Amino acid sequence: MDPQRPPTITDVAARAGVSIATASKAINGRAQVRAETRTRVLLAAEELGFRPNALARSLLSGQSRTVGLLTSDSVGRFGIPVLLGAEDAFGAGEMAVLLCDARGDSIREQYHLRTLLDRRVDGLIVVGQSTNARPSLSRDLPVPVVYAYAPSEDPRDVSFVPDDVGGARLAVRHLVTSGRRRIAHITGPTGYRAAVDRAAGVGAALAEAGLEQCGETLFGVWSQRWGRQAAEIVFRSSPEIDAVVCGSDQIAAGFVEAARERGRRIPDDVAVVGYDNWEVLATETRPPLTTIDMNLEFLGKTAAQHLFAAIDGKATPGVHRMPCSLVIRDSTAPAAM
Amino acid sequence: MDPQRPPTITDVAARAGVSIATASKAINGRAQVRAETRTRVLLAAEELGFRPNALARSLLSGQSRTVGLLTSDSVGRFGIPVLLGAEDAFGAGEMAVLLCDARGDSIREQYHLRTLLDRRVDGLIVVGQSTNARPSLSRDLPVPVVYAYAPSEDPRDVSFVPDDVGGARLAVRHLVTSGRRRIAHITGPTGYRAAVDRAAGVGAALAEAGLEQCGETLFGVWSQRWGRQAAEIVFRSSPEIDAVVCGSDQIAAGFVEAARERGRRIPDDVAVVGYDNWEVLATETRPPLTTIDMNLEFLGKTAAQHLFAAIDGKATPGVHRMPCSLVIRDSTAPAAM
DNA sequence: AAAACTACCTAAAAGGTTTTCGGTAGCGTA
DNA sequence: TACGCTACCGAAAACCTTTTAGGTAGTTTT
Repeated sequence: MDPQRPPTITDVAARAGVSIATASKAINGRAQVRAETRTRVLLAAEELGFRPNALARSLLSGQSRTVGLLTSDSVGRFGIPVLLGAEDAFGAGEMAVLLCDARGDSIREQYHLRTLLDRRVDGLIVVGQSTNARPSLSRDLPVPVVYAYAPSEDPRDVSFVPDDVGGARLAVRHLVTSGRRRIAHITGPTGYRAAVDRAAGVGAALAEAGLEQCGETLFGVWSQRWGRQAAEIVFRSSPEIDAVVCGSDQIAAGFVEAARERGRRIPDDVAVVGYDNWEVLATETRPPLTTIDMNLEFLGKTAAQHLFAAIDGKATPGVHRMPCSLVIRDSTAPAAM
Repeated sequence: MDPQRPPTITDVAARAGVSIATASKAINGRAQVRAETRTRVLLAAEELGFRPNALARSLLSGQSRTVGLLTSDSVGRFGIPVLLGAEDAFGAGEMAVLLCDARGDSIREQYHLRTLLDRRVDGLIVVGQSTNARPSLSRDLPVPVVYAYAPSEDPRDVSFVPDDVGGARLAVRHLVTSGRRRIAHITGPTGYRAAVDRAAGVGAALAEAGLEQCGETLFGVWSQRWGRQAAEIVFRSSPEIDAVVCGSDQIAAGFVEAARERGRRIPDDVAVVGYDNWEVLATETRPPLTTIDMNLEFLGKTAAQHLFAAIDGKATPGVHRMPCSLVIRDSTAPAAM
């Protein structure tokens, strides 16, 4: 018995003086083993520090207890929490996570997909980096696939995305409840589904409240700089505004900064709601930002749990929109009545 | 032949009318196969969409072509780039990465370590979330381990950390070269090795330049708020300063903001250097921050490549300090002469 | 014509585990 | 005593691949 080589069940069986089959049954809690024999085997296993070879086990069972986590785009700010949530859910279920980053290259994605299948993963979770729909991984894969954050273009696939329409609605309702009436909206590029959805949510919630939006939605980029520029535009064209919904915390941070410099008090004169709950920005602006949290970690966790279900044959196709939540900070204290 | 079940080499051999052994050799480019036979096998494999089962292969070879990536602390801002760099290096080498997040719990870390070993990973990379040394994973593991970002307490282990002393030195040298002479230093908590190292680097570089540090190093926390507070302290106690090295971009952002509000022009009156090159902060402050980049992605990649070497038996124990680099932006334009 | 070679191919073992099925021993019953 | 029953244990197959050692046919050498 080479001390280097990890002990196998054969070693355990030999030490306990039983056959391999009996050792296996004893270790795995199967019946048909006398109590005395079982303890003898367990003792031998303990002494040898035996741990079953997961490879051999997987080969036999056909189940690798592993899932592939394929990040289609270089995993960025939004991908991380999703990934963590998924890892969390899998870790609890004794699954391991095989991580692959395709870096936005679909060739590389196909390559990784192959190697993951070669390793006989039990399922796949694909996390994108924007909420724009992405091409479906070729259908008729031998394992279930769940898309997180970026949905699949194919509605027969299973996707989990944040409910950005609902999130923006939350922001507007909060402002309306706080007594705001003249609300503007500044957001990112029209090329982003997130920007479009949030704008739609703002519009819908305003309509529900019987209010007109203050000016057209200002589409720009996802930067603090744009937030500042947009603030200038808004204050010039709609000086009467008393609140603004921003499509991201970065934009909100820029807006707040510009507003301060123009002497507009926040929240007294203008209330501001951000989006993303990106702590470093949202808590460090002055005042700290009320914002929308997409609960990405929960989204990832849910997607992972759904993948479990799918592996067990219980899939629910379609795009599942996960609720966002409102995080209230100082930037939206109620308007003085 | 069940159409569901993926084809095995047996299926390929049968279709090509050869033995399993021959099929294997043909597919793997071994000699001892007639050209005509080889193409026949390859064709059969192609038609069947055969892909070798990585599990069976690993079981036989004892090499799983997989490494475990163990994030001791919930993988945060600094862990991510390291992780990406590592994933990049491994992906290129046809290795797969098994991701485990211990969430700062050493019990969970041990648990994950076990399951990774059960899966017969070829090596382990442990990435921490601060540069403070962490306990070594019990020695005499059957596979090599490399620590990234957070070094192991045991000097016989292999660790890769950013050279924070050198990084801070870079910052000071740049300021001195730009004509600054009265330099202060603001940083994070003394409990962080990073803060202490950077302070040491600042001190050393000042000494080398024959300068006195302007006031004692101000240790605080890693926040923007502290940057603002520290600015007040510095301007009160050392109003003559013409430059400040900040221990993080967050602190620098706070400092810049407070300085602006006090009417101190940056860089004209005071030059500011941050640390981390955290893009969202460094490029969005006004002016954008000169800062130190720890090249974490490169660090991760290097650690991974070293792990390769270690797997091949070529390890170089000790703590490897990876050089940082200076990223020059507007916050340190040369002082007017 | 027999021996030695070469080129190509295959049977079988190995890797570690789980499961199925058959076997043995002891006991109670007729 | 002979039979059936229960409780326990073990041999062998299965998972899929690679490698080793050996075998066959055809060709060259002596």
